[in-house]
Amino acid sequence: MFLPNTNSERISKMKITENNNQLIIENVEDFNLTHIFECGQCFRWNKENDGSYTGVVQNKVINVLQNGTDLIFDNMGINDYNTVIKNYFDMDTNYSEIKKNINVDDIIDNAIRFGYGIRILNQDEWEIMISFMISANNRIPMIKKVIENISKAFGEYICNYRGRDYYSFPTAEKLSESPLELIQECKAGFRSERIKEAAARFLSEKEIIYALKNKTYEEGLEYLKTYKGIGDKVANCILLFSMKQFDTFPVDVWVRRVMQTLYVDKNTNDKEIRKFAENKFGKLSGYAQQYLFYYAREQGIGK
DNA sequence: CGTCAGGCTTCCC
DNA sequence: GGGAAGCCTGAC
Repeated sequence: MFLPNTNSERISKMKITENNNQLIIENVEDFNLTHIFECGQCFRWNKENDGSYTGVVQNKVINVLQNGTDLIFDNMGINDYNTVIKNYFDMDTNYSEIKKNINVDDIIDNAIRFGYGIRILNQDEWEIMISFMISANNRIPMIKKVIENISKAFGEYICNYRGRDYYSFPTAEKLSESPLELIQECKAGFRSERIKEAAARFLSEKEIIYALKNKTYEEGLEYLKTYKGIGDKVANCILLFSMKQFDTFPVDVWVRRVMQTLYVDKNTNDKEIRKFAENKFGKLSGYAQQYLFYYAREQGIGK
């Protein structure tokens, strides 16, 4: 893991208060909820009518509204900042430094300006493993639907918020014990057997998985790909989104399109694209991937 | 060893 | 009937 130094002077501009059962964070920089939730890293956040987002993190339902550079978390206090928010939203990382580090040409500069508020969330390894296995040959609305289905079927009921019931992401125990048919009923399709198998393996190998944070990304890649249902792309996503391996560059269809349009010729394959990008953007190329993915999707580049 | 075509659940166009 | 945030298998 490599990260630029945290700029404590900048962090100190942030002001955290609690009022009327709401957690309020003022003067947050390099932060935009839409950029964060639409850049392809998470599946459990949905937009409310008032522009706020509601999602499930661990066993909590979180609702957050952005007003300029201020964030308002509903039903939360300062204690929740230290136990959940700070880590999940990566609040102690200085994204200005990251942007400087990867900003090597005009193309990535444009992508960074476009998705200026992107942050890489710190998500749970197990949830990310299964979520990205489900993403294989699937569309985003369907991925979200399947994850919702398995959470409702095998997760714990948390609460009702604004008229909707919320459930935690199911444990590996639950999924490994479940009859295959019940997973299939969640519309996981041909991924159902892989999910059940991965759950069983996770139970016996979770210490190995939790240790991948502290190994090289090549080691993590090699290990994760021994799971049925985890190939190059999914493994890279797991490493980037839950294991702080920022020197990865997951290549999906959108990233392939934007790279083949703006950087390399059309017959460059995914592995070559990944190597090219890792070489170009360096140890923080995972962040570059996020800006480029969001840029490509929102602008429809290469489509 | 490496590369590549075809099939795969389900849903939406 | 084609294709989607890909992966697996078998054929060369």
